[in-house]
Amino acid sequence: MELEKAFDPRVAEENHYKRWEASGFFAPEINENPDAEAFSIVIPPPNVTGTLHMGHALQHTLMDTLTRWKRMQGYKTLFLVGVDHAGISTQLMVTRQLKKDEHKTPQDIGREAFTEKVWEWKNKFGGVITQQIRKAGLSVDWSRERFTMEENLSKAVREVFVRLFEEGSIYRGTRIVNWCPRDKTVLSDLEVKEEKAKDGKLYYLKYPILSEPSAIADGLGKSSRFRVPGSDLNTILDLEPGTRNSEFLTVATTRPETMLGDTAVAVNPEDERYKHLIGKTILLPLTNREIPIIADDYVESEFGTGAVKITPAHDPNDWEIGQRHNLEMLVVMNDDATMNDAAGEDFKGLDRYAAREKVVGEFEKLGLLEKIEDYEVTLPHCERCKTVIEPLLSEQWFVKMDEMRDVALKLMREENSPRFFPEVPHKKVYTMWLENLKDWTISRQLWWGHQIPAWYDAKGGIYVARTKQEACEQAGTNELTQDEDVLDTWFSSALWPFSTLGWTGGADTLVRPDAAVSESAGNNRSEVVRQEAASGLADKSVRSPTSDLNAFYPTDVLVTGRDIIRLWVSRMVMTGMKFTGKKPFDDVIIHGTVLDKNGQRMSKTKNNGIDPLDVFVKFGVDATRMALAGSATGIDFAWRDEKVESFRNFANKIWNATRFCLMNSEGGSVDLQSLEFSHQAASDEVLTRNVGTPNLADRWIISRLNKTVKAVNYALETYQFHEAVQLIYHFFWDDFCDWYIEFVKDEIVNFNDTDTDRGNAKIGSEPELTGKQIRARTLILTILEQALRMLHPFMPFLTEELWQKLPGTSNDLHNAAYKSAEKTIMLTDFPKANDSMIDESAESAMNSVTELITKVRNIRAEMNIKPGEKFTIHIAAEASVQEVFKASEAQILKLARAETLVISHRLQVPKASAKAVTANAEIAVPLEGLIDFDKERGRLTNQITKLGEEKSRLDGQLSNANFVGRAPSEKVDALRGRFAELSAQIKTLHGNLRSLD
RNA sequence: GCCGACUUAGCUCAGUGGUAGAGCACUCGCCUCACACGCGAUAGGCCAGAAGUUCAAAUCUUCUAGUCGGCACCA
Repeated sequence: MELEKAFDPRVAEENHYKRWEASGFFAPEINENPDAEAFSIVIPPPNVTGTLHMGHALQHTLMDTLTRWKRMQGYKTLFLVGVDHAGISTQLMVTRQLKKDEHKTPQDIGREAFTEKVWEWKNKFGGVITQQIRKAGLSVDWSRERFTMEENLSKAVREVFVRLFEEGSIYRGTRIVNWCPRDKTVLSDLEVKEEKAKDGKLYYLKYPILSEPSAIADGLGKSSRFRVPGSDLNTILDLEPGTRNSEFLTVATTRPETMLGDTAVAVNPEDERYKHLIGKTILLPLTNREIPIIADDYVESEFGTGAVKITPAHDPNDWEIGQRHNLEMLVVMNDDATMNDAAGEDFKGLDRYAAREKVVGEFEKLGLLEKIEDYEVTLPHCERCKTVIEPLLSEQWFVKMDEMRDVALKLMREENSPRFFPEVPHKKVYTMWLENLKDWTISRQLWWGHQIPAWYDAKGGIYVARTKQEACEQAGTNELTQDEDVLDTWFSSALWPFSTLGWTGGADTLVRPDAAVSESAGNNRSEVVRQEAASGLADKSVRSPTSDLNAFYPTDVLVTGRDIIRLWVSRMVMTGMKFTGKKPFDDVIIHGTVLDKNGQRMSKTKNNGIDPLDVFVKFGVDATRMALAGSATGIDFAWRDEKVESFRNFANKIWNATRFCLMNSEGGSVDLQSLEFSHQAASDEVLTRNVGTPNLADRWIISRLNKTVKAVNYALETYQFHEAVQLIYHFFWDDFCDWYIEFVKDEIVNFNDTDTDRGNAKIGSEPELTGKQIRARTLILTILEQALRMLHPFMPFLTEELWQKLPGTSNDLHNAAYKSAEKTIMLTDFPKANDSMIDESAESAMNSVTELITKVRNIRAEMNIKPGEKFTIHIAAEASVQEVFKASEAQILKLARAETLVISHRLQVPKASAKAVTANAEIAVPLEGLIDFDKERGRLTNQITKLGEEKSRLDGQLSNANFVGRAPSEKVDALRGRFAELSAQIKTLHGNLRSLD
């Protein structure tokens, strides 16, 4: 079999995905083992209208790697995929398109038509991201694909809403909310991003104080006080100049336009400057309203003037003060941030910024503008459209989070769950956020989303129900209108791990809602199984949504970015505990952010994003996945094309190593038995069913393989993907390709075959293969096959492409759970380490040999000996080491490009020789006529210096009585051993140096 | 302001108490019959700075500086 000379990723990428999917390899049902443990991951649902970016590619790679690894280990595996309806961004996108195509606004066409348009849009473009997920090779179960707006998930949303409402956790109330004047919707705190304003100013406004409070006796904050006749600004401004100063109270504000809605001025009760003013009245300029001066601890005397204008309808802190003092709440803005009628004739209709200028101008005209200072201020912005948020008094739906929050905190405190990887700093961020959690604003003034299941009758009565019919029954009338608003997208996302698995809160619910919290501790699978059996759902042939819930919930691990720990992770924990009684996942892997090559965040505005699809085309999916998994440590990292390139090269290396093995595979085939000679077998041929004794290299590579397998499994268990990648990379490239293949090459290649057209040799045209050759070919194919399996979770396409071509592969190699599936590497058994195959003596012997070869190559390179020039190598070593070199003579000669090997106890070579030392041998290469004595002196001196530095360091340590006395004795012994070795080597090198004179 | 992370070879990053590692780039030699997306051999680091703990510190503690995040923001 002949492979192309270079690996073309496109071929492999096109060859396998369809078959994998069509054969049901991705579905958990492929697992035939009724007792198989489950492993499940739910994808963080990407936005339905979105496209794949590097962050997705990274987290998808990690999830798929884990899934494929677990699947190969025989777990009944579900990787659940789906998309999110993404309320705001989708609505924005469709609105923009509507404007472009038809020059219409959503209001022009109405709610129903608009929603219809969004669905059309979703059906048209919603598949983009799922296509990209296929392209990336994710082994997700497409038969269970979910969408947050589909019927079952919507049902779950309504169920949760109704239950929370019924227990009083969801309420409708009037609060100061984050209002986006452009999207005209409320936003949760998490959808607001604080940014520094470019030219923030602090305006100092002078408010006149009425000497005679008119009409105010008590009852601060009653609306009757507005517009009191008889006191107007001009009267006050006309006062004697000398008395004027004491008649004003100056307040500082960054938003002067809100003064039109002021209903009080507050000072600190302890502030000596203002104590006497408390209870007096201010005549509010531009409005001629009278407002009280009140005392509140909230005011900090040191800041600004120590007096604060209070606008309860336009500032959250002012709102609270307003509540405490029973102040009037005067809304002076419309929902598009223009001023409304209440702002007065002169201002109504003005945009907030125009109103600001006008207010400041008017104050200046009146001589009431004390000063304007530059002031650094951070302003809230809409995360989506970047518009400055206006805090606005508004009636919305809220969820009380206290109870759910406490359950989540308890779970973290008592069980350290969910467990974050890395734990620092995410556990703390998660915990602190929960501790300071406020009520969640869940209504949104959008049309795209889950419409709030609340209905109103003509009198304003509220009926919350699962269906309109239910609501009508409650109300006793059919004349109900549903709440116009929809729910925050994250409300449905919060239910994702169980709503996607079939939870709708009906009688088939995992646990009764009332028992949910108290049963939180019992979170293990055996219990699930028991419940499943009890409820008659154990029959695997029945695939009902509920059996999915029983089989796969809780999920095992969540992989996500740190930006949605609070937005999403915490809410899944809270709703999961509340409605299923179980935590939704055990572990949470927080991956880093992919930055551009300059360490900057990728963003659309900076246009520095890197499209994963471009990288796929350029370097291949497998290489991209390796680069991503190889970088994932939870820390941000800068993107380097060079890194992917190096894994592209690695893919090609794998391709070519396989190509070599296939070119010489005649007579051999993958055979796991061939791995089973252990080091005992080396001295007992009867134990091996192979012809001949396993040689050093064979014992060595098997040992290396097992060590690698062990370390890779450990790395994946602890989610150290980069560690696993490094291990496999080095095993394959350094151990397998650079040493093992080179070592056994002569044995494997049938050199009698040189006349035939290589690779096209027909069966039977080769000379008879020896049993030794067949054994060697079988072993190298088997090692290769094991390496491909290890690589498969990371590089699915390449490994499948090659594995299918290996002789001897069949579904016999599958994990026991998949024996009847058609043959595929993705269902093979993931390698397990066998400690008895770890052979330290083979490894140390092999090290002696490779060190020897390297030293000789160094002599060749540094003495400028042409590659074609053969020479004799003299080696002096003790008897046991001599044996090792003798046994590997052929390989040493070949790899060091030498002609003869002279092995003895003492070097006997001419003066004109280049020399070197290894840990257990002396080397000399006679170079009569080729040696440059100065160069050789330099080489030897160099070696002496290097070893000497280490020796003196050790000397210092060993002569320190404290070290010798207190350090562990094995440590001291090891250092002494090394010291002796160095001393001997240096002595030898000095001798070599002298012999040159 | 508070909290946190990061600072290791030219670049991007591994490395949680015991002789500093990788990939890429660089230098030198090679088209050696799997692979030039390759092979071989070098070179290159007072592990940001300071102090401390320890027989021993890149690694633990504290402080400083720089970079980047998060949170909270007093009008």
